Amino acid sequence: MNNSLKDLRAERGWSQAHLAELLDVSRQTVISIENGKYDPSLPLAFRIARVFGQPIEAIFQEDEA
Amino acid sequence: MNNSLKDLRAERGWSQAHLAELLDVSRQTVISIENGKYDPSLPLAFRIARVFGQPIEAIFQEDEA
DNA sequence: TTTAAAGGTAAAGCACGCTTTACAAAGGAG
DNA sequence: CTCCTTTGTAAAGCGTGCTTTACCTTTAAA
Repeated sequence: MNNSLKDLRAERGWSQAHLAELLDVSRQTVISIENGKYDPSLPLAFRIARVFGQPIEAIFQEDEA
Repeated sequence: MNNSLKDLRAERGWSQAHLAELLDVSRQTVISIENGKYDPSLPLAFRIARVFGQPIEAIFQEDEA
């Protein structure tokens, strides 16, 4: 799974720490998701979508075959 | 997280075993998600959405406050 | 030059997502 | 009644999602 978290966050001028607060997760979690270490849980994906005002499918993309 | 998996599956007349095959997961996984034992991973949520031809947000709903 | 903010890595620990195997109960078909 | 399908539970095992703490590097401001 790819995601555009880093871009969306940059567009808004938010730090990783600030985004982590908005999402109610640790800064480590934001770093790990942005850098593709793992995918968020579904509930967290919903919070991310809400924070950025976009559908989940607009932020996360399945790896192409 | 609530989901309408059971209804969507019933509408199509599929067994849990058949849906599990379509999603490439075990039958146990389908049962557990339908019965709310846990939420699917994000990649699996994408496959579920694709199988039913609906956006993730149409199938899964965050618990209301 | 010192300080602070921002991004990153590492490692240990816990809970959850998913697997496999096995067993059980209910309903319909023969 | 017997057989098969469907749904469900239980339990053990593995990898991942997320946490906390600690430390490092780069950049910019005082």
